[in-house]
Amino acid sequence: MAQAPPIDKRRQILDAAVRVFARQGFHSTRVADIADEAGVAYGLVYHYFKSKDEVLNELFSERWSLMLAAIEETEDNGATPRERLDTVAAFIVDSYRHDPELMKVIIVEVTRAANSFGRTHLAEIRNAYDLIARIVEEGQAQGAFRSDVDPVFASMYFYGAIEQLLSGWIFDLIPSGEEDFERAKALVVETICSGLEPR
Amino acid sequence: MAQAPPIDKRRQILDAAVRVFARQGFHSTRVADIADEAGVAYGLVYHYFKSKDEVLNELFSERWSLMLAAIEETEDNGATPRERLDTVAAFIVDSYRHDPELMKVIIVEVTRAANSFGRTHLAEIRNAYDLIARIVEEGQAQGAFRSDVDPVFASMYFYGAIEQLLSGWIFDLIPSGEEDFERAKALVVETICSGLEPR
DNA sequence: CTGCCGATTGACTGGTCAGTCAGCCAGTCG
DNA sequence: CGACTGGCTGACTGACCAGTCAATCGGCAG
Repeated sequence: MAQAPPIDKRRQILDAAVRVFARQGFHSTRVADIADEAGVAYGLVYHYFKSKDEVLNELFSERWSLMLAAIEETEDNGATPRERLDTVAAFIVDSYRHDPELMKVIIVEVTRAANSFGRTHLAEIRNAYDLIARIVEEGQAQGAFRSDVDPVFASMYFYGAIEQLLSGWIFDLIPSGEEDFERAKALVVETICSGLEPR
Repeated sequence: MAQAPPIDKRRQILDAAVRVFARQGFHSTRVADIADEAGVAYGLVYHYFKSKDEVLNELFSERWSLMLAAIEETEDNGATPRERLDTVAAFIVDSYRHDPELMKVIIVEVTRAANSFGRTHLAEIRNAYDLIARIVEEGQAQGAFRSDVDPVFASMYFYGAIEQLLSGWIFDLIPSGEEDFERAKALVVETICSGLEPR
């Protein structure tokens, strides 16, 4: 029957997992739910993944490494620290806009679930904070940012502030229209940078 | 044997639960672990609580209501908006300093676990954001804060920034000495308020 | 056509717990 | 002293599910 493109079942399972995890949360998702959602047999999940955990790990790492790459890339173009923070904020917000379910899963089940999966990925997560801290440091070296703020602290609350906004969207605490995304992006960066700039 | 003060077993169970939840996380804590830690029989947990969930709910609500009260209290004394935000930040940071394990449990298992317990307590959590938003509004009305920032957005990232700092302490991403707590408190408020003040 | 192999299937199992419950014991009252 | 009460005990059960595995399928090479 020439079902020409042999659909990538592995991908199909990952995509289904995002939807189910986003809907029910990781813990109350049965492997059977993933298989059903993917329209695939139960056992096939274990053909492609060692365990239910590995499915989530894969989802997280796939996306997180993209973010790390995006932050690192800002080092090369001669952007100012503030522009670079802008890029970082934009990347995160756009990630959400582009695939809210995936970001919900990553934030709710990994990034903010430091006791379970967060533990496993602490190194990767920390990596992001460090990259952001380096941007702040650069700003301080250039005199664009006040230097009495510990760069790691600053990176923590810069990232924390953005993630909290995503949480707000995820759980409908704040409005999430196109304009809201844009306004939020600009606002966080502006507020925090204003706070970081010398008086 | 006059074991005079009939030790409050209920309290004993709650306190034990905090320790165990903090150590292992809610999901990998068995009710038996709580009972053991409390030095109490398994069944007694069910004598005082309807379910394992209810233990966590109780812990959260006990503490969260204190925080809500603390925020509300700042309305009465004639403090400036900035001083009030200072008080809020201080309350949260001091809560952590005073009982890190309890705050870890609350943040990790409830506040940031929006898919499971966070869901249940969304209203209470939202309550806190609203109270903070009201402080920002007041600041805007007085002209102390720029008014082109949505107060709810501002409250989200104010709270998010602080919570991220706590997470940093909880998971040893940033140093946590006495001075660090004090510096952090001052810094977040200052940074964010600077960002909120008119240029 | 046959044999081979990886993809795919889904029934089944082993282990894990949350929550139940039948009863014990210490104190108290009549 | 005997009956009663309620905090307290912990063995037991029913449900649930992650992960296993033996069997089937489908395409392709010989």
